[in-house]
Amino acid sequence: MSADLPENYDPNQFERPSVTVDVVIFSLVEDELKVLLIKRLAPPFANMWAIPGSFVQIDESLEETAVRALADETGVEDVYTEQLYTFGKPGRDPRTRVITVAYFALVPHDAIHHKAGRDASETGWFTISQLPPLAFDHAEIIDYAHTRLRYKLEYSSVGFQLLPDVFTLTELQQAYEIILGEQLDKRNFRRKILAAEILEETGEKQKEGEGRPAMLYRYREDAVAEVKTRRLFP
Amino acid sequence: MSADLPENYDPNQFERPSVTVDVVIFSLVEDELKVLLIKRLAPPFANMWAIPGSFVQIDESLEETAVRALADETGVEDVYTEQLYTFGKPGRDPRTRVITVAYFALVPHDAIHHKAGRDASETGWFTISQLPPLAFDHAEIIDYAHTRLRYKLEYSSVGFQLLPDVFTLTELQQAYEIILGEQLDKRNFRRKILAAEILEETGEKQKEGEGRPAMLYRYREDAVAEVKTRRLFP
DNA sequence: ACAAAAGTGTTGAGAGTACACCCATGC
DNA sequence: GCATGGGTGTACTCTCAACACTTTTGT
Repeated sequence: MSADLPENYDPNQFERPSVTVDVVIFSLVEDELKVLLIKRLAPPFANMWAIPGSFVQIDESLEETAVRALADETGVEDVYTEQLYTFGKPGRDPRTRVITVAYFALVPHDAIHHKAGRDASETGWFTISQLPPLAFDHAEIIDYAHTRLRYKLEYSSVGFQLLPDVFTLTELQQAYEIILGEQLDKRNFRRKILAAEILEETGEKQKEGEGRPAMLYRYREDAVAEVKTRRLFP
Repeated sequence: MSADLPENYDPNQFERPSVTVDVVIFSLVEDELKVLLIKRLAPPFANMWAIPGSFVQIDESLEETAVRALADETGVEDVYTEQLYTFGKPGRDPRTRVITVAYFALVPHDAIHHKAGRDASETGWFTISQLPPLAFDHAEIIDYAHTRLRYKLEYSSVGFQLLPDVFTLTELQQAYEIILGEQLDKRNFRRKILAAEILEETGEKQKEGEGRPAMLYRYREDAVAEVKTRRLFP
């Protein structure tokens, strides 16, 4: 970073790009993995869908920009956000040079309350496998985010960020099945997740629903679950 | 990215940050993992060491900037580069708001030929565990890059990017031991790496050195070695 | 023939995977 | 008492990890 600013640096010597932070917001809605999109009103790409974002203010960190964009769209704070990748090909925005630092966020669906009428733009949740045509290179960004999410899910415990505070093991298993796109064995799933010691019992049981009420669990705040990776080399 | 450009967007409406790409250049030198640093001449941080970098030109992609910075310092093209993370806290450069997209590069030591006198700055290779005081937040960037390198080494085959075209299995094992900082079992190492089918024999044998000459291997260009990760959940 | 580095197999332990039945509750 | 979802154990397979001697070459 700026390691290399020339000796007599003149800020106007270089034409500066615009910098935005855009956030791919994931949530589990109606048993599907969905992303939040907003409808663009003005050209370019008018009436197309795009991921929410914002310009980086001059005195604001990237993380702060991401949190602000997220709160604007979902009304949620304190959710899991992670920097994803920075996209900067010239021409990705036809108006001017724009460099976008992409983040992704995992939001439990029950926490979301869209702020009504904060601006005119329409928002919607879209299933990851059935996205509408997207503005700019946003399809690429979402694809990248989805790959990263599946990947992280396998070796870390970010999946809990998509669930409410308390949940049953079956709900947890279903969340994993939705995101990974494969069925998991109930007994193996339970054995392994309990062995990881990242959950604690609430002592409560599920109140509603048919059949035997399920035990409710909570994610342990002090849990540090990173799997020892199987290495390519011994 | 720029999903959210306001309807009547005026490029001058927002104060734009400067954007640089800085590159953490790793190589194996004298049986140690080292990074290439350049000595700053002008303030701020005059006479301190920093990682090389450059401003992003207005019509140049981030990747192109990284490759250019790398070629300037090492004379090398066609090496492994990967985007690492984007650092953007206000105040990290005392002069102006600078956002830095950090890359890391893996360069085989035998490929490097520093361009003499391209500018006045002095360069040097530093062992990762014995770095001098660094300008800006470059210590943090290098630390981040080192973590990522160790991590990638365990589940992918990027390690080969630090070796010459042909190498012996013992040299390869030593490279891994240096970077991972632990001793590996020779028999297990060989069995597993050969089973991965990412190497091919050259048919040649090592010419110099004491003892029995070792078989020379080459990394298979068509090899795609990503390890199936051990998952947190079944 | 000896010094130096290359190369080669086996075994025991632990983790992963596949698989089917009993239990608690509401209606 | 039956329908519904919750909860539990075992056997087989495969991967991992630990470990020591023989082979090839140069001097």
